[in-house]
Amino acid sequence: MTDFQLYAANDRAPVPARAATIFDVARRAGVSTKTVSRVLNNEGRVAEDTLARVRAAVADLDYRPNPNARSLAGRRSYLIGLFYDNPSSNYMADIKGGAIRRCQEKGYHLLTEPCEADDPNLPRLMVSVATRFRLDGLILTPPLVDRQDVLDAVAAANVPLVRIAPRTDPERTAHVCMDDQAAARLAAEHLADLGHHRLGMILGHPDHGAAMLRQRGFQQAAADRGLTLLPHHIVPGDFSFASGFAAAERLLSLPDRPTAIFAGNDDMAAATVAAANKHGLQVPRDLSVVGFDDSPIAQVIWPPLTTIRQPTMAMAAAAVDLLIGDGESEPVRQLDFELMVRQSTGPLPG
Amino acid sequence: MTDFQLYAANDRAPVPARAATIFDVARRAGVSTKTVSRVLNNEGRVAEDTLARVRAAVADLDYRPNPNARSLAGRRSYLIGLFYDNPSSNYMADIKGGAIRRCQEKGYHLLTEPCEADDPNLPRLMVSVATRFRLDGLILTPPLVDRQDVLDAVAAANVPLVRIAPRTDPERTAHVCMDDQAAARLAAEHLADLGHHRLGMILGHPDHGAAMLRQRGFQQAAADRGLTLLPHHIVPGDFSFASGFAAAERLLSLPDRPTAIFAGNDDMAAATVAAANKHGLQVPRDLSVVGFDDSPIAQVIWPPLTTIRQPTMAMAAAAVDLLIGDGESEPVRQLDFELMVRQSTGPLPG
DNA sequence: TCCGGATTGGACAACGTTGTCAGATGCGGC
DNA sequence: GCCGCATCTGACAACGTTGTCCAATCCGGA
Repeated sequence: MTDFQLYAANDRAPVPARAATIFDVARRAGVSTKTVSRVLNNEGRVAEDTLARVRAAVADLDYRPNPNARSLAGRRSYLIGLFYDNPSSNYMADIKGGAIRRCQEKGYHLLTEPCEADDPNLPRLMVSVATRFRLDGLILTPPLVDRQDVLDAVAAANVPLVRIAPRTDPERTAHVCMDDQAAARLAAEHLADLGHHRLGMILGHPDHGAAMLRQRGFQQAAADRGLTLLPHHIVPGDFSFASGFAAAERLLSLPDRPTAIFAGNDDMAAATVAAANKHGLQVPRDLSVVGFDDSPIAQVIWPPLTTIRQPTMAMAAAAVDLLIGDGESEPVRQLDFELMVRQSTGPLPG
Repeated sequence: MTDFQLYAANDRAPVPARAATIFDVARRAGVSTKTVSRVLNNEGRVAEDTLARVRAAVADLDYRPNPNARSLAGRRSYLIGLFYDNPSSNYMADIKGGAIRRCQEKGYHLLTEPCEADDPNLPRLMVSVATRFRLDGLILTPPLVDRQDVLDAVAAANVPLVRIAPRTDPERTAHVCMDDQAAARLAAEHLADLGHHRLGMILGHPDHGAAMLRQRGFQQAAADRGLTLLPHHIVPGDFSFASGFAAAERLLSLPDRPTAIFAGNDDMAAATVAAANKHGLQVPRDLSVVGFDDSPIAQVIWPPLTTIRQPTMAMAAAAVDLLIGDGESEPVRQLDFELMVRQSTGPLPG
């Protein structure tokens, strides 16, 4: 420990060969390691001047605690796990981005673990990773949020969990959501306002609760406004571009094809625009398209998509907050959506 | 330790309240903890039957070592750091995906850290995270790969590093690359084969070495084939969709506009297609477009992009391999590219 | 002056693994 | 039968932090 090299907190300081430990800080501040620990963890019960001295020593040494030792000794790992099996890379990129950013702000890190949604061993795997790493919490996204066995196992292991998911079932865990149904209603009303009355819809993956809510909202609004929504104008999809393309081709080949289509997400909406291009139809002149999510793809095609902006990054950040905040706040957080009117929708011609 | 609950390795076994430790395994196998450690880390020098006994105990208890304790005590963390500041979420998603997958296969984990490419404190930050977490290695992507101060600091701290980057400078670190120049040449030749002779190009971000190589390759091939590549048909971009859109609008407004455009990446190629749509031009009838990367966006627009397939996921996986393999293999890995001919290119009409 | 309680500080044992180093064992050769 | 050497095994001390628990100090009131 004698070869430890002090270095001042300026930019020209050499990078130390060995990182400072809590002992170095304690020595420099003239206190015990435990007192340093108290300061670091805001345990309170430390006198003003001691506190200042320790803080100064930490700054001088550019000390940061070793996370491994910390989580080995303590109860927390400052690590949050994000398990997912969602094929939409745009959606997941936003989720990860939002979560990572908030974690960084709070001094946490994010462990992202892709997995298989139909793996029967998933509950064991998740609990194993959680206990092994002493994860401070788990974030789940669709479609994992609906696996009962996973929820049971995680609850039994006493690992805090937040689901990013529509509020479909009795609230057995904390979760972050938005009102998918109201959002879909808003989308339908936008089309109605533009004068469209023959609407089509491409559904999302039936395993995702959100898919059903969006369908319900859209149908409600159509009914309220007296619009026709023929059964064969509601076609299945699974949130993927390919499924959307196929569905759109079906709709656009119909003799009585709809003049406006609401797709369950942006990938399928983009596919609808692509299919329209292929069929020689101009968007929005010949066909209006509304998407859902406002994922990056919405603005990376022509025309840019009119879509429901889902605050994905904010939702992920809120999930982190729920996990870190000591459960004192409301365990359900509903965030606002917004209709982004761009150029894929227009008035019904004629 | 008396309340530890044994459980067999079948699916009905209850999830244990406390995870098994190396002591439990040692006790069950009738050996010391050190011997268990030897088996786990393949240190060799363990008798056949002892090995089998330990392996059986590990399996029975579903034992997995605590990663925190492991990296606290040992030299390795089984953790690889990926620092990045790349605005292309598609590219980064592939990088992360490829790296995570390979890490999982090898029992490692990936710590992803977004950062600011122009943060003067970056070298210190990276070294700090690396030493603190005892990272087994670092992966860098453009444009971070070109920061000399970062490379210096990392080298001084003795942290293994792999760059995913074109081979622009003397090989001071291991790296994974592809031949950007040859790939760009291939793209130009494809356009020449289709009969185009008035070509345009949208350049990538000048800070990325790859941008220059792609330009050079494209120009070489054009010269070799005797094609015209007018100076004002080469316009700047920065790899973003927005920059590509602006560049494409400039090119398409020209009275002598090119009949084919090579964009520095897929985002800008997609923007070119979008701009063409906006201008009432049909792709590929009125304009051929070639991209670079074969990122997801290439197949999510209409028409799907002809592009150079860059094996991004494989490159990330190779980077992980280089880091984990004990430096025995060649520290430079060049992977193959491929021209994906889709429907954004076609013969020159007339 | 002394006492009780609140506040602050510190010694020491976890936490679960690997590194070090010495000890035990087995085997072939003389 | 003994020695030397290679092979295998284990006791014990790190690793860097937090938790537990007790000691010291300070304050106001009796």
